[in-house]
Amino acid sequence: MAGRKQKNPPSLPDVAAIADRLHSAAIHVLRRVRKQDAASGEGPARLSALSVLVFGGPMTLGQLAVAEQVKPPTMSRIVTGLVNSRLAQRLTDSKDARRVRIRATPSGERLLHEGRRRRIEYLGRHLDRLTRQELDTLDAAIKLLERVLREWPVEK
Amino acid sequence: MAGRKQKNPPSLPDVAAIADRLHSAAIHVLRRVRKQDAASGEGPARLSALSVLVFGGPMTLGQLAVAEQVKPPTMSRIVTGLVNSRLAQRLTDSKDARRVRIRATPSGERLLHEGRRRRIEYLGRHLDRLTRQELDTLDAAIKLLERVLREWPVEK
DNA sequence: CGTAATTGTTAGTATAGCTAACTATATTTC
DNA sequence: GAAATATAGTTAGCTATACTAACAATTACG
Repeated sequence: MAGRKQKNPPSLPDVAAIADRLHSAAIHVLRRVRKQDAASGEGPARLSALSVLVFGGPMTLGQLAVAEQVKPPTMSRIVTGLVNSRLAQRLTDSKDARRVRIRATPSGERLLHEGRRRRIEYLGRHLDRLTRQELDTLDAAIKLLERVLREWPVEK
Repeated sequence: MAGRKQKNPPSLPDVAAIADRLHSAAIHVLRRVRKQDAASGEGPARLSALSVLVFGGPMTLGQLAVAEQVKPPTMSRIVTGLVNSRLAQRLTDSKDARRVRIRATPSGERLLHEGRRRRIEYLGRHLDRLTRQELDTLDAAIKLLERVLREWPVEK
């Protein structure tokens, strides 16, 4: 009985109300998951940057800053933290000595995958109260969000 | 064509994969919206606490800390910030002098509602690329998440 | 070649999280 | 009823994450 047909019915989802509730739901989902991530011993900004490195491959500090929607000085400090924890390395670019390429170390990849597994297990443990049909609805909604996000211009 | 019937089909949403994508979608939605909130001049922790005060009514500092899943010293500082900005007030409890009741000021309510309007408009502007049917699916999925969150024990 | 632009880092500030230690009040126990 | 204990907040001090401004180094360009 998810978003079936219904003539126009009790739901009547106007965009603003949905936007508001989506925002709230996103906040609360992340708040719950956050504590799981703390188990890794690294803060959220570092984990997020590390994730970009692991899934996107090595890249310059500037690219990493853009990916994380953060200013270069902020990313510089995040990277310093990762390097101090031996989770990433700074490499010089042979073509352009101004650039600093950042790469996740094997240890960084391991830590990220473990954290990801923990997080997914935790979140999944709560999602599996949902029926198969409900999961289908959730899956469809996430696909929609992914599409909206893809088309969403990243204004600076 | 959201989460209709389909025998078992291309989607095959296993819980772990959905959990992972939900997490990612939540992160990216909030990252986009974050900049809108910055326009208010107050940080996210203050806005969030203020929101609890406005929608939940006056409450003690401890209750507010629990609601925000934050330790009392942290909430104490957040409240100090709100008070300095004239967005909230500390009131003494007549029954128990240890307690400090916190209340949003009219100015605080105004600021919150304006920010909320901005955020909803912004997010809504991107959501309205979706068809009516897709909005129904999103609405249904958010309802599911709200239910899961309600039943989700708040482990400390 | 000398000036511009680009890329990162350093310095300084603010917010937001924590634990530990403290104050002030209530409650319980003897 | 006084002493011990428990509860509610605050203060102090640490860390992480964000920002802008100012700087250094390097590259690109006129």
